[in-house]
Amino acid sequence: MPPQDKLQEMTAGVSQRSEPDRNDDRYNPQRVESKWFERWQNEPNLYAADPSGSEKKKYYVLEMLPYPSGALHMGHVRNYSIGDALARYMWMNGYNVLHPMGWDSFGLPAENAAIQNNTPPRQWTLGNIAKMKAQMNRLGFAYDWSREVTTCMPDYYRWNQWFFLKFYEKGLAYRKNSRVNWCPKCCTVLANEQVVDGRCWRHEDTLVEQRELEQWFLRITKYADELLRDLEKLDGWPEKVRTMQRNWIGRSEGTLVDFKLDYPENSGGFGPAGGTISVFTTRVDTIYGATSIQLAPQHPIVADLAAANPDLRAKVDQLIAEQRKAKEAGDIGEIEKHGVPTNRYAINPFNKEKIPIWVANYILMDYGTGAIMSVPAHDERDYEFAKKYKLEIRLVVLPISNDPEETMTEPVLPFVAHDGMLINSGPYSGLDCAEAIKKMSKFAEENNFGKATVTYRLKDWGISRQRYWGTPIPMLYCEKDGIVPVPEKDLPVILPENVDISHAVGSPLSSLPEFVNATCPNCGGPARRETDTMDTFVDSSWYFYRYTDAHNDHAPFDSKAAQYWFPIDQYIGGVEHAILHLIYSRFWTKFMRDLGLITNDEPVERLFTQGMVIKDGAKMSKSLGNVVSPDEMVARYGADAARLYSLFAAPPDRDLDWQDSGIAGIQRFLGKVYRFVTRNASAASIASVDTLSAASLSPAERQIQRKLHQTIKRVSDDFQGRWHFNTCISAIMELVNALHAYEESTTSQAKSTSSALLAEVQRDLILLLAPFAPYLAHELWEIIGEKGSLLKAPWPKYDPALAKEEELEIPVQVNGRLRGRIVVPADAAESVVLDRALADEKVKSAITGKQIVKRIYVPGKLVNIVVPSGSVK
RNA sequence: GCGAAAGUGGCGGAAUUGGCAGACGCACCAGACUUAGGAUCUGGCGGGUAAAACCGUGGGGGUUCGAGUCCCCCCUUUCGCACCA
Repeated sequence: MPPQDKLQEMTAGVSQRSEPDRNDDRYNPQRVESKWFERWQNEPNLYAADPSGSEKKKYYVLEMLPYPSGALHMGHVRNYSIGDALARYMWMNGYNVLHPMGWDSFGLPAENAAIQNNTPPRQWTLGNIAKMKAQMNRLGFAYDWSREVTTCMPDYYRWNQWFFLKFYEKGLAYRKNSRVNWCPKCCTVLANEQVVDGRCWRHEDTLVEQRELEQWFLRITKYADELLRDLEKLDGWPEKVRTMQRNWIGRSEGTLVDFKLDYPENSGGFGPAGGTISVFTTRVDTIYGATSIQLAPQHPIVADLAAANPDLRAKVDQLIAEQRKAKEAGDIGEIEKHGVPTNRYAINPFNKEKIPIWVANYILMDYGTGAIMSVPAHDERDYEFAKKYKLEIRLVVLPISNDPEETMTEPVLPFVAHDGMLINSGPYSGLDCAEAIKKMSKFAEENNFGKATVTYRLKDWGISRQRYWGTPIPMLYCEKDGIVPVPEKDLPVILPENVDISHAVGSPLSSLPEFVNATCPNCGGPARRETDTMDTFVDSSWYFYRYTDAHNDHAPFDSKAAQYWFPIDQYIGGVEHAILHLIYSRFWTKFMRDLGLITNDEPVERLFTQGMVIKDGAKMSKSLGNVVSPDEMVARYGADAARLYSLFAAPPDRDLDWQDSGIAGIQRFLGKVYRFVTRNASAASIASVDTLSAASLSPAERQIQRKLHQTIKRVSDDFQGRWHFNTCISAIMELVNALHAYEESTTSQAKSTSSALLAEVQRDLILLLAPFAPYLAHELWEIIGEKGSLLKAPWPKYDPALAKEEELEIPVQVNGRLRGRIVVPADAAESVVLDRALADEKVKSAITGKQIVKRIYVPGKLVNIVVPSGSVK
């Protein structure tokens, strides 16, 4: 520290309160961090990636972009600390790193804030972005801001509109009147993915209602099969996320079978004349055991029947209410099955049998066809239902077992196994289930009453939102020409400003005549503009492509740039986006590939889902009052300490229990490093590192060198493999502790090799610390007199020869119990080690007078002497 | 109900392949330097004992020379799915 600064700090200390002069080597994070902060601020392109096409190997590391709420929380800090450490590590390993950041800046909170504070959403949002960007910079995150993406800006959302037109062109965007999820708090529609246990994803206390609305949909179901199939390729993704997506897509192979309606005399008819009920089943092999048809209460045929029958209407309404209750109940479990007979019948096309049609509360209209054939003997739900209403239960499959006793005996009902043999099934009796399914599906298809088919749980993505702060959907409604897309050349459809959203009923944009009234590009006549905006998940479905070419104003991005950078090598974010964001992103990628924009099938090579930050056993939240503010942590302990602690306190994939005392410990550690390096800086800077050879070192020095190389290995291995940064950091702490002990024990003699060694160790220590604590690392880099930039300085090399122990301490067990320790050369022969072990006093006394049954030596690990048991006691 | 992950000192966590349980850090205790300590340094720190022995990784069994780690049964927590035909 220059003397002037020293003096300043001394006087400052005295005049304030009690900052004593002999603590002037204390690490002052505020001073050091603000110094580097200033420098970095003056170098806006410090972290800019090399242009795409660079010779260097590329590495694209990405953290999920935040919603600009106005302040970072600890979850962000943790997320970005992981990504930043990785980006810096890859830089130091010579990669061309792309590490961008942006803002998912459309969405409801801006509208609520606008109403509350009387601030326009745009102003509120941009103000928040500025605040959060400053926070990120203060934390020292190395982002390439030249590629910043802000989704609420026209230069971004015009490409949302462009993509929408492409979807429309390809027949993958369509409009339909449908029953939609409506959140009364958001006052807008929710996608299926945004409904959790019958409640709004952002309002856990609010039940979602059903409404009939005209909506725009994107045909994600066209890619259902590929989205499912390609999950197999994503072996860099957590299995948990893949399972969740697999469940969400919900592929199910089965058969559609049409049952003819049986018209009773004088019934007045029901359903379409000559009509049928189509059912979906995965077990067509059990169709001879079908003893009723069960319809969803919302089924059109039920509506028909109920229209003429008020009594039935009331009962069906009751079933609908029960069904809704079950959905809302979430984890409370299944409700009791209820049903109502319609007193109508349908004909089983296989055996021509007449079976009753019921309406049941356990049949869902939005899965399959909303109708099933009920086979009580071979389905648990059907069994329960049939028992309750005394419907016939007919066994048509018998178990086949290796045990002859069991084979062909009557099974316990319901018998749902797939590996049985058919009975009571006409010409199909005697077949096994799998074969029967094939033959029966074929028969149905040949006779025009059914076919093999695949059903998905995944539904098309409803993207219309009746909100203001979003991307306008670029569509027009002309009286003459109907639905007309806005021509590409007219994009973007600009979201108007100065819109009074506080009293809006329905879509706020619909109250703006100057927005609504437009001209039809086809006929030149008057047209009405679409006033709904897009779901904000559209924005985040492709934003990471925009980073590759963020300022392109004639395409969403340049294909070559995307081809260079994609797929994303490492994506890091919360598991809460496992379905919504990550499935939409995969869908968008596949669509862009089919457009010819990109060549990759999947956007993300490796996905990492970090754990939550919790405090006092609960997720941080304002209502619980356990929120830790990053600003406060930075002010008290510094950015390095906050970052380091968020990596140290737990492995990154697990939840992190925040403890203020823990971060204080990290600050102590950083101070220790700082003091060590400042004390030894001058000695280190004069020594030549090249003169160092293991042979010239004293045992104590060799030990330090060994520890250094072991630490380099541990930290490097973790970056390459399992990402347990908590153990990386503890390894660095061990190294520092060892250095400290070494320093204490070293006398002033042999200074020259000592300082040469110190030069090497300090340099490498600083490099090891650089990805985690960039401020301190840069400061120390300067202090030891290094001239070049630390940012991309080469990562230290691990030398196995230098890391190798020369002597080992081997624990000696007798019958698996630790009795002594011996020190042997690392390459000692087994016989030598065993002799030494048997000569150990404690071992001797444990085995005196006993016969040695067995001697075990695990090289380098331990010795175990086995003597007859019992005699040891 | 089904599936997955987890359960280790007072606390966060370590033990990467079946081989010294508790690394590293926090908290705590004692000491040193101090007018002072929320600075720094040294030592201690699972239970138990004077010291040993011994006990100890959710519980119970098993395999093994040896088990936190493998196998079987059970308990608890978290997450995901849940009338999906």
